[in-house]
Amino acid sequence: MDGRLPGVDDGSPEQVICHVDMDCFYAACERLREPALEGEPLVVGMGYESGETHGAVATASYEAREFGVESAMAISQALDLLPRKVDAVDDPEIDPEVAGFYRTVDLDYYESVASEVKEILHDTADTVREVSIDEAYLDVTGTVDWESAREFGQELKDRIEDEVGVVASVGVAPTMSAAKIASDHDKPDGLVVVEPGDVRDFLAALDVAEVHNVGPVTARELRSMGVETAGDLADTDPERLEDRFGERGREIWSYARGEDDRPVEPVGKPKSLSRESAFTEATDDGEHKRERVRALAGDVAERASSKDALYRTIGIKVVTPPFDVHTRAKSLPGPVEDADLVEEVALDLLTEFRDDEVRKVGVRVSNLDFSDAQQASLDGFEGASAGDAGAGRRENHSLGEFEDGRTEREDTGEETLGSRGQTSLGEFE
DNA sequence: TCTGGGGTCCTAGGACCC
DNA sequence: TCTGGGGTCCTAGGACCC
Repeated sequence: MDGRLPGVDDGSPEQVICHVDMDCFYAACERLREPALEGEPLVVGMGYESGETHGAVATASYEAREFGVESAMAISQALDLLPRKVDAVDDPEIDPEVAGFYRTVDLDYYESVASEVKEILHDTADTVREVSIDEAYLDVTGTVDWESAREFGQELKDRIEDEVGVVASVGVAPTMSAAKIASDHDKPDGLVVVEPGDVRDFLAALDVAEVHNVGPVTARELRSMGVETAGDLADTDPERLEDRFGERGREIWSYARGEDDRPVEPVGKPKSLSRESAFTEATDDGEHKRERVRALAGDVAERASSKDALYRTIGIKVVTPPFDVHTRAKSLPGPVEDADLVEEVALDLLTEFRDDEVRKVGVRVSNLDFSDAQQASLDGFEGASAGDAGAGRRENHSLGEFEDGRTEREDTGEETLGSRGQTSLGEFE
């Protein structure tokens, strides 16, 4: 009587999953506090400062996209396609009609807007997975059926727009991956409902790159196998895919067929925390590199303490031209909270790249432990300190005393039922 | 025109243990 | 002394996601 689906009693109930995705979220936030930007080509740049030309495009409004500006594009390139309107004033070469506005990413502000949206989402559904600052999944099984799905989606969209002032695209489908694709299908301001029986057909025509977990590398390889669409992928022998891509091969095959049994789960505690930063141009200046690493190490350590996270592994990332990524890491005998140690280990690991040109560096702590935040120094195992620089790979001399001294932590960091989601930043598409 | 920043998961090889 | 196998931990790199 209530439009419920077959399958409810066969042990595999259909889910009703809603994916909410803000349209050009950073740009929408900028327009919220600066309404004059409404309708104008607008580019929000990360690592960009007013008047400068470095950095990358975090979000381009649809008006800016008309000029060819895209996410992740270098700001310098975006400026070629779409000059700044302010520069048109004293540069007669620039046609003000073919110019736009540039703003710098202001994450704190965007997060304040996002939290208003998230409040609505949590008010709407019991189970919410916050994927990023501008995206979330809702499990509305049991409260929404396929007859009411469209109305539900529309009401949610209206509420977000009325109460917060930004526009969301919404997809409703029986799986996470189909819901995600649905929300994207009619952007901006989209609302797409895909009912269980229609999933396979809905997916079939899509480009294979739209399948979840198919990135540029896999897409290229799939095309070389003659697999162009999700439908092609669905019809491919899964054995072949598994040979080629390992476990992921079977996964993308399932997604392409509309099969995806992942439940909507709130995100748990983070598994690592990192900070990285690019130099304006590649440098081989040792002090310059160390200076940056020190700053990043301090930031990371501070962020870890603010989240009551202990860490057992400290690592760095070094990017050398053209774009070679190197990572180095060192694990300690036990979890610590020690900003000086983060810096010490990071600088120690950096010495390997002493003479290299470097365009970007990062610092990371992982093997996080949230079990007992209070006792946080490294008294028990001074021996683990990075003082013994390059020489010591890893000796376990302090392992024994450590095990005794610190009983508590035991679990594997599985940490069920997470507290709040960690905002992962960036809304590059 | 050289690609920004924050994450997750998987794989593969080596060390080490039993 | 030699051979074989199973398992864990660690590091590095790669692919992907937003």
